Amino acid sequence: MSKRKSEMADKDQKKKLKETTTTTTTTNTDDESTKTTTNTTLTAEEWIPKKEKYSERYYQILEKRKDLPVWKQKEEFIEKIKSTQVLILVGETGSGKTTQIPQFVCDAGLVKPGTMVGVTQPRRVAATSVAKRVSEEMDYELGQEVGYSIRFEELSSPKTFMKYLTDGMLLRESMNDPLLSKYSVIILDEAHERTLSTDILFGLIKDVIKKRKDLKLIVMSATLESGKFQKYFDNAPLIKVPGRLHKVEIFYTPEPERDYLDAAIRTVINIHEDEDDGDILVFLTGEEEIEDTCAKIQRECRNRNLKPMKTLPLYSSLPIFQQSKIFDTYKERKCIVSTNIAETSLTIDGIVYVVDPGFSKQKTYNPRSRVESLLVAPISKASSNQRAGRAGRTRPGKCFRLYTEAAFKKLEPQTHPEILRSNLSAIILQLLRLGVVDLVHFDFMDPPVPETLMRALEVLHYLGALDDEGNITKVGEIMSEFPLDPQLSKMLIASPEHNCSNEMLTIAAMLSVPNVFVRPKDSREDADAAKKAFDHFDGDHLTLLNVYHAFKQEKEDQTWCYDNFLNHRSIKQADSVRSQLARIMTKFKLPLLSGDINSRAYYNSIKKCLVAGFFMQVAKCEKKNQYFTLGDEQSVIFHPSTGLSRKPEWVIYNEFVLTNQQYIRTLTEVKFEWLVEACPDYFNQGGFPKKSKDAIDRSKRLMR
DNA sequence: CACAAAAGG
Repeated sequence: MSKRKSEMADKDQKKKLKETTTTTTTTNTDDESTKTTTNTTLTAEEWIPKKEKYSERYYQILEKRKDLPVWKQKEEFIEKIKSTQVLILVGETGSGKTTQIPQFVCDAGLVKPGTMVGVTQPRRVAATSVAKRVSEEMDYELGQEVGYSIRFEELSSPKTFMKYLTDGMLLRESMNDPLLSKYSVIILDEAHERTLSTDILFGLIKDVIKKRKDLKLIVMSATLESGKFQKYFDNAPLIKVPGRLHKVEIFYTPEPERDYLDAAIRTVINIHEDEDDGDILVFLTGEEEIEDTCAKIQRECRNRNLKPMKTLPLYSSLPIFQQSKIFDTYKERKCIVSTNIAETSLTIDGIVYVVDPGFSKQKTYNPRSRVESLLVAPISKASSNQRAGRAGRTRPGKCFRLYTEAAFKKLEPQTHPEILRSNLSAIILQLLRLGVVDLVHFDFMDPPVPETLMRALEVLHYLGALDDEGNITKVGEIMSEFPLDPQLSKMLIASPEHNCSNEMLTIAAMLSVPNVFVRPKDSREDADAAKKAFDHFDGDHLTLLNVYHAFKQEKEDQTWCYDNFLNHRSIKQADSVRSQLARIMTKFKLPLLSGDINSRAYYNSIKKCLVAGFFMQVAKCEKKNQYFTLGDEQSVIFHPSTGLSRKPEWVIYNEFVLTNQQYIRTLTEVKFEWLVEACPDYFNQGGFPKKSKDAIDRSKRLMR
């Protein structure tokens, strides 16, 4: 343990350096109404002012900007956007569309005084970093004329006329401002990624532009789906912008590979032996696979007496200081072994060779069993090309596909959009709150199967967010304000009645961040022992509460987290989420209460309150280790990560996990009486949920 | 007795 501590000191330093340079968090207030939405006293020129004198840097950057491919089409773009309400713009990587198009929109005089051009991004880092870049290009101070808005962080001012924001944030904004009246122009960037939020925005904005003829929409994406976008937006005109990538030579295997890991290692070694200098990027599916492969590549290099090579793992749960190592320069050749994170979220310059086995982990949702699961599946053509493109950012490169050309041709053209692979209960609640009653006729670009919608409505109905006619209730309206799954928001709304809102806030926050428990491969036993110290007799939800309390007691100390095998980043994130949730509670006059921790009722109230949200996720003990879930009668066992050492008759679970076995994870013991009390409508006399056929009939009624 | 990809609010 002492070795871990000393190692940490250095890492701590690095990390702190990073953090001080990147976090300038201002708290998002929920009503950001400081901005006057219409300002008729200004002219368009005054609203987007030209400076009398620009800095030298401005002119330097301007010269570089003019080299971007998109600049050749500036006039064409301005002419087209002036003559149409919707425009589709396709541009490959390196075209400059994300930074330049919003500026062209301003130059065209399309941003009315007092309004903004809003540009959505699927990721927070993109929204903030592009906003920063563009503010420099325009010679403004970030947060004044050019700003951004992401969860927990809004940087804008009354002067802001250009705002970069996450697609989820624009969706949130639309709940208070369904006509998006703050914007004259909306740009949906990276539309080909088809995130859940972007897909919903498609449908909403398609409707808004009918009501607001003064609003312009630009959909920007990579090439493949442009025809589909055009068609969806009533044959909107299209502009194509070439990208600026170096040529990437593609190689296929002549025969299918039996073991893609083995093949990947072999390919890396071959590149290292035979090819010129240049870094390698290998795409694998998950953390464990990546760590294993890194070790194997190292071993192979030593065994064969090859020149040393720096192998670097990359995945999202990797601590930031380790992630940032991929950007360092080394004497040796770099070999980065990464998940999909390097496909879209992170760009690494200097990659010359890409090794692509053709798989990734993908979420699937089965509405029949209501189970979301992660499965290793073949990637799409679009993904495959995106991966190959990673080899050509700085100079011509090579991509080794570990599958045959025939197999490539058979790949799906696109990854299924997220909306077809997700549980939609939270997003459906948002739509209902927005007044979209007729879900069946909502203009989805790719409509989810009706059963997914029915499942969502069913859950919302049992939780009391919808009445029997399918109208949103008062409770449902409040639930929709929380950035949480409906089960969690229901639990929070119920918490003042149980006198435990503070505790439930903590539990809800801890459940909505990545796992706080760390279990490194080489010290699993120590990690398990450390976790035991936090275990609560009644179950894992209460263990999470213990962890949070200890974290606060230890003054959020990083070293303490490290020594106790806790993910500091995760708990910090939970802490931010918790404050955000607390603000929403206060906004709706839900009091923040705590019971007496020494009273006997204390933990029972918390458990009763958990049931108020999770009565549909209950398992009953059948024999010894065998449990079955109420509702769909699945045979399940406790996930080994549970700290619940007893086998109580009834438990609620946070997740159903389908891997080699059917597990339930994050468990807490409850009493049967509480279940019926929480939702008499859901359980019949015998203590069983009403037959699912009834439930389906009811959902059908709700859907019409 | 074993696992979580990525991202968003």
